[in-house]
Amino acid sequence: MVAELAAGRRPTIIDVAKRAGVSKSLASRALRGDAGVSTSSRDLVLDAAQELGYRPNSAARSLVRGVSGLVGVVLNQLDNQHHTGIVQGVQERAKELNARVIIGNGAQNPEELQRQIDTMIELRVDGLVIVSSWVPAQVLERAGSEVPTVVLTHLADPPAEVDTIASDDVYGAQLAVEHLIQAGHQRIAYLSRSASATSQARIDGVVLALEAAGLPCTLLQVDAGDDINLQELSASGVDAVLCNNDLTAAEVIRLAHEQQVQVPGQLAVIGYDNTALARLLYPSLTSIDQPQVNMGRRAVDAIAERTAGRTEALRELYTPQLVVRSSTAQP
Amino acid sequence: MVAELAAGRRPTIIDVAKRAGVSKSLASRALRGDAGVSTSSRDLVLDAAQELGYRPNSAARSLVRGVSGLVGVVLNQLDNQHHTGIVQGVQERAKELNARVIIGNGAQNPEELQRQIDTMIELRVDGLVIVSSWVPAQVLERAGSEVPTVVLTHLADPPAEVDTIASDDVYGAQLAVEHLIQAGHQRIAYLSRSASATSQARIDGVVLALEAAGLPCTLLQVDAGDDINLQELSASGVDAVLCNNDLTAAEVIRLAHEQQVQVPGQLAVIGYDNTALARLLYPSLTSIDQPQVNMGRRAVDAIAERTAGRTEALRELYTPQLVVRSSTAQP
DNA sequence: AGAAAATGTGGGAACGTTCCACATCCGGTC
DNA sequence: GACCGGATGTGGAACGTTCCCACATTTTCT
Repeated sequence: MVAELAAGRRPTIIDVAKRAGVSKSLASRALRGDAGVSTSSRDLVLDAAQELGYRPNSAARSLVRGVSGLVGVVLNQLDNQHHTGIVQGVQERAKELNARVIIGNGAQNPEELQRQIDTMIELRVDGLVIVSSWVPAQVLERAGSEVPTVVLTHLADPPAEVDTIASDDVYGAQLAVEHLIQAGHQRIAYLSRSASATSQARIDGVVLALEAAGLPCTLLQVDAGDDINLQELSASGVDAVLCNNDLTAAEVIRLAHEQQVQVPGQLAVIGYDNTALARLLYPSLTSIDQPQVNMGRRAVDAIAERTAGRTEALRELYTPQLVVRSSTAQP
Repeated sequence: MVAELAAGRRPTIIDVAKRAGVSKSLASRALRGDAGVSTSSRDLVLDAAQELGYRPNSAARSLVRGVSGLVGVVLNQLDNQHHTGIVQGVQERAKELNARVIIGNGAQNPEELQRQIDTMIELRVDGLVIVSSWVPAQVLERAGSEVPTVVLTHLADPPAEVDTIASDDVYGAQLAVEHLIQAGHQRIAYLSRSASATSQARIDGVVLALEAAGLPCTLLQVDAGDDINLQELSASGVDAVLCNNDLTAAEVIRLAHEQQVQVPGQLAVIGYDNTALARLLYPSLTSIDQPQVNMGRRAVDAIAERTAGRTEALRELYTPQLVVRSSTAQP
């Protein structure tokens, strides 16, 4: 008896059933709102649960049901606003389908990223959404073979086991470059702080667009800590720069102020992802928009379809759009 | 037999044990690296697990062990860089203590915030970290009475059931105002885009510091969508503005550019939280730094202490620091 | 040599829930 | 009055793991 009341013991559905004077089966049905329970018993059970502060135990439920009702999202980094839009879409759609969303943060660290994926799979999430292009193909294969998995970034060669939903990074970069060319820019640089499949696709787009226009191309890969001299860059003839994301572009804009380079007069700047940051900067940032929220929503649908039996891989590609602001002159 | 091999059936520890030719008990011990297993059996089990692609089932483990090895973090919003530092600290310390971290995103929506807290509790996390001041006291009480809970924002009147780890917002605001006064500013405004316990504490600090200096005080509460006219503000005599966070300050700096107000010459600007944004802006932003990573780490310790038996509530207050950059003139 | 201790292994209960098969009761129909 | 069917309720098995205890075998100590 004493042990029964020991501190720390959480009430179970059996405690609720006892207090309500019904069987645990009936309590279970009443708590979940199943049909086939008389209103009087239902009220009895609900009251008892309320009084005891009962909380269903997800572990037990998941164990017997075989599904957890969870969608796991693993992010490369938490404070990337691009990711935020995706998570919002995932949460919206998951809510509509009555699922819950938990997030794992890879902290820009491939090892941690894998740990997070493992955690999600061990928690038996019903679907996994991965927003990172840093996950080794082998890890994706294994994940995809164990649970419906959707990757939301550009992958050079996605494994057959996973679905992919991305926006066309090659085309997006082309859009940006064409906009710059139309505005009269001749010498366009691509600037990146890191190498990834995503960044590579954007480089491909830049090269494609510049070649089509018969213009030369400058690629700058700058290491994370290194300084950038915009005066020098500008003196070398570069009059526009496309950055791998808005964050890098923000840095360029700050440096332009510090180094007295006029944006967009002397140097036009374009970001990528069209995050909240783009509107926050001065001059505000021209950027490439991806339908992040919608991509997040579709990811949940893709999981639901897989669960319902689809076996062939989904390859969905969205068309990005140019959003012109003040960091590039109007054509 | 057919059912045994049906698609979708995940290998269990019993499958592993059978293949290794040992009992499930021994397999369990081998897989967890327990002592008391001969090296030969261990290798047999590990190989079998590898071949089958075995993954432990967290639900089953959590059910029988009574602990989940999970720390849940519930955030107000995902893309707040202040939060990011805290999560980093939580993850670091959790890893050291061999726990895993899952994140729930409240999406700035009180209802969603509560859903996330419920989800975490039902998942039977071993501890809950809440980074939001928008959670009703009653919800905090219930959460705290069910699982060790730490709140990482300023609360006007924290319930006895939860631990709190915060930085001294009153003092932080005082620091900022004193810095402005020393730099010769006379008419200082506090600008906020939203009302919260955190913001209120900062207002208290502003009022305190201005009263001590015998200076008048201007409080501006601006609704989310509303425009701000800095020319007007400046014309009215205000020569410095303290914002409720770096994001609001970023907006002020952009408006200052647009409305041709000199920062800091005509208007000094101070942010709060010292996020990555502060360094990214031009002029770079003077801000108030909180030891976010360390606060995150301490939150996990607080949970561990509670689990180990501490019953009195923890009330930890950190001293914030002023980080001077270019948006305020040097005194 | 025999007892004691250490080592390795297996069996079964338990965790909290869902779900299936089955019991009971009630009113209505032939 | 015998039978049927729907509504309401019950008991027990199952999910995959851990842990306690018992047992068998080997090693160590006196």
